[in-house]
Amino acid sequence: MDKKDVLSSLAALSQETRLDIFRLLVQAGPEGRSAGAIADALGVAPATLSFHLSNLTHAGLIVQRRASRSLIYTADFDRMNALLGFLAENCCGRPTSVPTCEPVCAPSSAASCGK
Amino acid sequence: MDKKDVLSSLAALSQETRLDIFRLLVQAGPEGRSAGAIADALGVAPATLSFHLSNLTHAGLIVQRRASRSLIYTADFDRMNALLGFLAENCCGRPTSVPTCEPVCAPSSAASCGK
DNA sequence: ATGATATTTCGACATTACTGGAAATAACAA
DNA sequence: TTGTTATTTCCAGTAATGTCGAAATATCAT
Repeated sequence: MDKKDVLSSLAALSQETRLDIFRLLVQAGPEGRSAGAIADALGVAPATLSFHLSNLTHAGLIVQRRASRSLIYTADFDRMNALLGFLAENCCGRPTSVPTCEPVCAPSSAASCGK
Repeated sequence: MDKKDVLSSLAALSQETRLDIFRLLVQAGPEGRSAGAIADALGVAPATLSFHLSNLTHAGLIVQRRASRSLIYTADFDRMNALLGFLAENCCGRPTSVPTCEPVCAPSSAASCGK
């Protein structure tokens, strides 16, 4: 993950509506949510939502798949892990990688490692 | 750390010059760097640098102290840890806090915990 | 084909952010 | 004091971002 990716990911998450969208999709897990469901949940105009979904997609933080008429969006946990990794390593004075118990981000039941 | 703080921290770090400044200050550790030193290191016009330093300060990510004629800026590691904590908990599907070995962010020699 | 539903793209506007020169402020030295 | 250095504030211009109505696209059902 290079600096450009980091910047676009941070920019994506630094906008309130997009942060809300992303958190909603994290909660939703691998199942995801349709654009319409997101719009309903957050009370955003369709065109505005689409603008933000596009931004998050280009930032690599979410992924789109089609299910009949609906477009379903899901959070990309790998990407979020990569972002957290970058921040921990490059913005925290850690010489190498952080001794976490494997990925910080996971859809739901992340085994609580070691201790 | 509430959502507003998170948003302003993310916004601060999502700008290239500011990310560079912050990384420089993380490297510099508790000693910090003067505004002039930062300007020299990054090749930014004084007024522009001041604008970004102000932004980072308001976001709570850096802290200012005066040393004679110079203003010395240092990274606020606690704040960065809080940000990472929020992202891990709220944007990663973790139910509670992440089982890291205590703070992710530390100035320099962070003991490599447990294993 | 026609119509209904789901979502995006287009276009225009309003707002906010970034940049840097010039003037102002702060601290020190002679 | 007067001058010098370090930094900020002010200002104006330019660029980027966010918003949303209206039109376009895609999918499915009849």
